[in-house]
Amino acid sequence: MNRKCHHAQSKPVQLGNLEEKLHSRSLKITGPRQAILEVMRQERHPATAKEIMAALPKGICDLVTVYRAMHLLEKIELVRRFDFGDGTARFELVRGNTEDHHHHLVCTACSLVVELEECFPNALEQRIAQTSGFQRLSHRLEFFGICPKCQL
Amino acid sequence: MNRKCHHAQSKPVQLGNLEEKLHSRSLKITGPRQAILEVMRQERHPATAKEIMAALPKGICDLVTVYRAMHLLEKIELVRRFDFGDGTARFELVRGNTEDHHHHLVCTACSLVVELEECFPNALEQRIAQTSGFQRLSHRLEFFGICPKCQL
DNA sequence: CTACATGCAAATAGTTTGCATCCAT
DNA sequence: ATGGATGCAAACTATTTGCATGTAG
Repeated sequence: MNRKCHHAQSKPVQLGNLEEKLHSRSLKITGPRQAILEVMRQERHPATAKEIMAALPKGICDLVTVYRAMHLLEKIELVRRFDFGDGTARFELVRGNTEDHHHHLVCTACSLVVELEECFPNALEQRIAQTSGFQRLSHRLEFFGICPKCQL
Repeated sequence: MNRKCHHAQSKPVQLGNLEEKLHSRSLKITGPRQAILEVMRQERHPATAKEIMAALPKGICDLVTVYRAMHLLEKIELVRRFDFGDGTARFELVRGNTEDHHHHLVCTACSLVVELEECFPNALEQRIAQTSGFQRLSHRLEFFGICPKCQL
């Protein structure tokens, strides 16, 4: 039950996607939610709740609403949560198939983030599943290093 | 500059190791520090500061002291910090070579933790380094799934 | 003695929750 | 109308910090 690491990240996310998913759960399409999704569509890298808040047209909603929207969007799989190990959650819009996922390479000096195509080998993950007897394996994987600019 | 994934986890950590490392930095061998290290030696899995605190002889020290000890032990590489994505740091005694490291498989239902031998392939990590131009690559990798008992 | 270690209280930071009010459907 | 959505304040959790006091070397 592993996700495959194809990388179809060129597909834009349609607003219709949101409406569809919300409707089917009788949830509402509100101003804040649309604005938040719009901001995330423009973010190039996983953003913290505060960053999203800051990128929003000022006063459009509360930080709490951003957090609540993240939970909601995460649940309907329009957003994915990342953890770069600094105690702050980062959120990124899911582009393309829900099944796809990718990892990041973060500069420990300047926080530059690069999206990676590489993923943990499926064969190896399956071996772990078999050896351990665990099911529905998934993994959390991020890389850290020093980017070219910070090496100077 | 990647760590190798050998797994020499049978070697016990000598107290001498601690004394040595503390001495060389003119740091002190105190009761709390010895007790904390003793508790960690007995923990089989990464433990949170609170768990370590709870396992300590009662009243031997403050939670703050546990946190400070973790920072210290982490710095002298006697302890390694792990992040299972739940917003709480976990600490584990480094057994064997400082260069070694390992990853975990965590049950999302009962939190059972299994230590893994598998690691992200070195060749692949090197390729990431070359492609990105980043240096001193390292990775954070943990697996999640449902353990045999929780599958019933 | 003296620098490092600790306890206690308080500050931070991120995130969540309670509740009254508001609004999309 | 009415159940979900939001704002505001407050609660929570994990972790860190300031400062006076304690103690290992």
